[in-house]
Amino acid sequence: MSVDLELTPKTKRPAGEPCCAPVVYPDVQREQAQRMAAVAKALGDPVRLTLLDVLRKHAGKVCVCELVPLFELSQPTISHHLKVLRDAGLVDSERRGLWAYYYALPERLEELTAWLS
Amino acid sequence: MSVDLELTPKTKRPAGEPCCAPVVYPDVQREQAQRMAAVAKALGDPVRLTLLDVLRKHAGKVCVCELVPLFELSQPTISHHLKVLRDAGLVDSERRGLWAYYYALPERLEELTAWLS
DNA sequence: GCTATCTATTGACAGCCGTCGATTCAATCG
DNA sequence: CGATTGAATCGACGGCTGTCAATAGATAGC
Repeated sequence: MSVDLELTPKTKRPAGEPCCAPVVYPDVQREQAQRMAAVAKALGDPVRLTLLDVLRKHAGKVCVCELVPLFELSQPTISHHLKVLRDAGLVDSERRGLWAYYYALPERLEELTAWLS
Repeated sequence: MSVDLELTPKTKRPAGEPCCAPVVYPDVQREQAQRMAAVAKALGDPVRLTLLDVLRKHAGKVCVCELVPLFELSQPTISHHLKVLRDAGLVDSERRGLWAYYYALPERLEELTAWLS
């Protein structure tokens, strides 16, 4: 992910001439940016980030009934955030009887993590 | 950042009893989650992520007039995204005459990067 | 079957977000 | 000064987001 940018010295240009040659960001990079931004967006709420933190740290499957009391939020709101995380591919869930157990899917974080590092 | 969660086997509880002891997420971790979520939120748009990518890769200060043509978006929109990145502490800018030069501030990514790794 | 329990879904609502056109502000050139 | 240019701000608009109360589905126990 890199772009050629000419750092030409800037002088006021004589009316009409474009500022600089249009630099194109290739499609591949655009798609990668979209994927990573989607992951970042899912992490862009403290509740979801904390939920994922708990699931990652726990290294097992955690019942929703243990996640809800971590926050002073209604159960539907937690359910909504878990759905956002699942839609982003960051977690998945499994039903056992009445209970739903969530667990982290670490792979989906890799691309963003690599880009950040 | 870690939480004690009892993974007690779930049985339907006999009416009235709470599901599980309320687990508290300490304030320190809450603030950390807020900081990291704010950074993630700023990265949660493909345009902003690409802008930061260009600034990070370029390792110098880049004129706004070179950033605008990277996207098929209006100049005010790019200016808005740059402001979001600056408000999040991810970039800063410097004016030289008519031009504004932006550059990345890598430090602000560190906490989130460490948490992801 | 009936009731209680856990989770997901729905509907509603306020507030935020991404985008643009128009405008403003600052600085440079003539 | 007056005209031009680069960038930021403003105002507006549709769409998305986070939240809750209410409800619905599914399952377990009686």
